[in-house]
Order: sequence, then C-alpha cells, then structure tokens
Amino acid sequence: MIYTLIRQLIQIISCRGYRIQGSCMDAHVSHFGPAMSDASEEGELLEVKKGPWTVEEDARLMNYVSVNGEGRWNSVARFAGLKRTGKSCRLRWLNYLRPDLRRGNITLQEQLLILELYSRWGNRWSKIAQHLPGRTDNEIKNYWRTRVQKQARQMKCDVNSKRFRDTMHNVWMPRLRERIESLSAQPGDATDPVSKPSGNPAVYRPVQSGSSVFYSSFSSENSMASSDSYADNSLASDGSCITEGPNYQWPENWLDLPGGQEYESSYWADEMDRMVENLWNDESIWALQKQLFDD
DNA sequence: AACACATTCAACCGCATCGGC
DNA sequence: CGCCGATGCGGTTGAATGTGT
Repeated sequence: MIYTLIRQLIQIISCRGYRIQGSCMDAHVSHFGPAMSDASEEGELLEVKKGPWTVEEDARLMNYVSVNGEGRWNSVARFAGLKRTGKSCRLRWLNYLRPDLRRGNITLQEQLLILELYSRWGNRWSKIAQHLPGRTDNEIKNYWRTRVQKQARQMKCDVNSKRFRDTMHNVWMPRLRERIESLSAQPGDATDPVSKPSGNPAVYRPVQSGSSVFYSSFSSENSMASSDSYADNSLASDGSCITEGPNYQWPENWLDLPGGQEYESSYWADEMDRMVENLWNDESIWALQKQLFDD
C-alpha cells in the first residue's frame, strides 16, 4: 500500500518533471526539473512551460511529428526543443494540430450519434470519439458538459436518472432526426452558394460527394423506439453499424450531407450552424419534455 | 462605455493501464 | 513476476470571449 503510494508519487514527480511554484494555470511558471536523469546528467535545472501554446511551439511540434511520426512524446518534447512535458505535446497534437481534425460546430448527425453512444457507453469519451471521425474526446466531453448537461440542469434532473434517459431517447433524439430529415428534404433550395450566405471555409473542410450511409441507418421509423430497445436499433455492442455488418468501418465521408452537397461555401454550412445553435433553445423541446413528465 | 455575469474550450491534473525489460 | 517509464483517460480549471444591464 505504502509502496504503491510512494511509487505513484515518484511517477508524478518524474512525469511532470517539476516542482510546483505557482498557480496551476500560470502561463510561464518556472519549474524545477526533473527528469532526474537529465538533471544529473546535465547538472542544470530545466524549465517546463505551461499554458497556451504559441505559434512557434505549434510549428516545432508539427514539424517534428510530420518528420518522425507520433508517439514517444517525451522524446518529441526533448528533441523538438520544446520546454513542454510529453503529455502536453501529445495533448496538443491530438486535440489541435492533427491534420485530420474536423473543426467547427458539432453537426446534427454528430449530436445524434453522441447521444446514441452515450446512452450505450456512458462517459467513455475516447471510445465515443472513435466513432466520430475528426472529433476528439475532449471536444465531445466539452459538448456534453456545456450543452447536454446544461439542459439536464435546467430540467433539474440528474444525467443518470431515468427521466434524463427518457428525455434523451423520446425528445432530443427524435427531434434531431426530424431536423436532419427536414434539412435533407430541401436540397434544391439549399445548394445555391451564390444567392445564399456562404459558410466559413476555414471551419468546414471540403468533402467528397456521395450518399450518406449514416442517413440510411437512422430513419424516422425507429425514431420513437423505447428507451430500452433503442440502442440496439442501429448500433452493435461494439458501436459498429449493424446495418452494415459488425465490422463495418464508417467511411471517410459518412458525415456528408445527403445529395452530395459540400459544406464549404455552401448555404448548408450556415444552415447547419443555425440548426445546431437553435436545438437546445427550441421551445417545442421544452413543451415536449413537459408533456412527457406531466403525463 | 463600463461593469458583471455566463459560457466555452484549451490545457491541466491525478490516476489507471500498457508494455518493455 | 515485478518494476518503471510512457501513454491514455476522464474530471476539472480558468483565461478568453460573449452577453446582458
């Protein structure tokens, strides 16, 4: 027991590589270093920088990883000339610099999938993130806490309660499907990028045209399934898509809009943004929630 | 314009787990 | 089998930003 505690303590000290000297969020706290081997070898104290990353640090990290690949994060920190911990480098890469990251608001389809997967796995954020290409566990976790949990708080119910689960399955998820379908039902009007305001090209990446597997597996037919059976309608226990087989891999363009509209410079980008923003402020959702629990 | 309060999200932390030796 | 460094995960924090008064 005591041994385990001591070991953990040593690990924390060596992992963090410094002795705390200020508040944890100070941007340029000086720390005493660490890596005892380094300290003994070099006979000097190394600083570990914390707080927001600078453009130069990002460039160094990107450059190093693009040449040497991911992994061995402590080495990355050392050889890229970054005064950061390996953990900090890893996090920065995974959550911000990775080239395959998808930026911008969480789309309706993604929101629906998050609700689906949360109801199956709970707060296994990294596992959920594996099924949302380009999204990070941090992003999903933040989305959950700032949007969904907030909604739960306003309902004055616990996220682990039956009431919350029922609302999720019987109100939010069907409403998301409705919105997704209502958007997919009006492609003619929505595809004119000239007469409609354009989206932010920096936010949305261009995507290939193509049909949406995702859409085909979430039809309105199962939109009001009971909370107990719901989760099995479209996802296998490992999260794969039953419709497409247990080992189905989501295609790269699985989040494409129906009909092959592109996000970039399209009316769809703005429309999706608007819908996402409005979902949690939707009066009719409150009415439905009320109706559900007044019965 | 100035301030207070609310919200968002990047980055941190501690702990758990993995994998090489 | 146990040790130990590296990595991964989920919870938390607080600076930056947005919104209301």
